[in-house]
Amino acid sequence: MGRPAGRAQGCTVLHVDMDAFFASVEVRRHPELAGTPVIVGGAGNRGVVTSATYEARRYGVHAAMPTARALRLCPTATVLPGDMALYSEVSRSVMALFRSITPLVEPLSLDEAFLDVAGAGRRLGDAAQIGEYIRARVFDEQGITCSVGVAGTKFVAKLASTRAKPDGLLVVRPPEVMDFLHPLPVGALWGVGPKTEEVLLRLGLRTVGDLAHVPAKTLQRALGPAAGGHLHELSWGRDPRRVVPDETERSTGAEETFSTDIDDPAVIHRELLHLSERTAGRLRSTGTLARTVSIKVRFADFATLTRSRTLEVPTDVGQELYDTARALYDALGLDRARIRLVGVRAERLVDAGSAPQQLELGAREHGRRDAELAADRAARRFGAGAVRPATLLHRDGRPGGLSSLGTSGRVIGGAGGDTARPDLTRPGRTSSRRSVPETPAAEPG
DNA sequence: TCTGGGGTCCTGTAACCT
DNA sequence: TCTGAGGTTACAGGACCC
Repeated sequence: MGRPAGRAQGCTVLHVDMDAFFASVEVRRHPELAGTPVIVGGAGNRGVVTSATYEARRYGVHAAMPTARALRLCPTATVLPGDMALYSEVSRSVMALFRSITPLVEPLSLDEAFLDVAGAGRRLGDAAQIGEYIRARVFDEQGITCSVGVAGTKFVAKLASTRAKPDGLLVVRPPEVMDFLHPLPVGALWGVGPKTEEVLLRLGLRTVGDLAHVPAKTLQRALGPAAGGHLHELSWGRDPRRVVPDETERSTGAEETFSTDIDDPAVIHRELLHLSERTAGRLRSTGTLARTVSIKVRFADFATLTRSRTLEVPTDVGQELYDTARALYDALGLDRARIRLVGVRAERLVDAGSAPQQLELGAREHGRRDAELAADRAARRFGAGAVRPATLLHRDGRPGGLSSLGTSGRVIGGAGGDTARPDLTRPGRTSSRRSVPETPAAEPG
């Protein structure tokens, strides 16, 4: 993709996005797959594509597509289950490289970040030169390519990196913003998904330019005051958001899609316990407590509901999360409904050091928390799942009893059961989106 | 074609408080 | 004491992003 024409005047924001990140890391690990279609994602009957090499994308494969369909489109593809530990390690190295250039680094996910390089110019040149420097260093050190967008605002930089893909760099200087922006389809704007796009198309608005020439009030009536106003500002290239290096997490959680729909309450309860333990482990590893517990239930027909409850005293104890999650679930009064997915989330997180402590009433739970901390230590030493509640064991002592996505087909290193899933505490998204999923997140870049 | 898992943010509604 | 207005908070759901 194009080199910057001239200096990147008026541009201090970089958006760096790894190209097909997870798939690229896998190709680096399996050099024999270079130049072939590779898919990273769940291989079970309900698995979806997380990342695909550009060779696979040529067949129409893209992130979030069911793996089974991807294999119909591209039968020669190699499917890999994903290795979050490895991707996290590569991500940490890349983010460390960014931070050696500027302290103003705002990671959005494992594979992309905004950088404000206003203060790095004297050392490393203008923003475009810094972008090329980053691309060269990432390739030299990690053996993977990335694309860089350079602009005066975050959202234009992000659109520019998308346009630069793969393995490119694009500068959009302030005087060029309107020419760059207005021909784009409305769906290109950050925050316009399928639903919003449908509304805009109904209004006859196809391009960002169309949107810009509609009164803000009209958009606000159609989309709500916040979204309408925001999109109108973006359509004129106005985006006051700064690059913010770090922000605390707002929630964390875990969810599980069963390989087949479940109508047995005992299985659901066991899964809720498992998810509560996982979530609590993450809270403890980040030194946070949850004020609110929420559950998610998705039925066989994909209808989804959530329920939440605020606790009197914030907690990071798995048993307490479970007690609340189970109470919320039981209150639904479901009579053998067919359930596809359950999830547990910890919300309204507070710092463990500054949270109010439960005194006398908490004495018993202290014992519980101590036990879970001991389990954390055992997990660090002997691996995830080394210690777990007895209800989560098979009769023969194997971990399990939980339905998870299976694997099938052309799979290298297929991860099947529960123990194969890494329980990682990963560097998360900071700013508006932070923590990173255990299962690879869709990664269309 | 049949939809994962991790998140954030916004909106509408209801309950509660002053 | 009752009533209503207005603000705040909790909750549920939906849209969106990676």
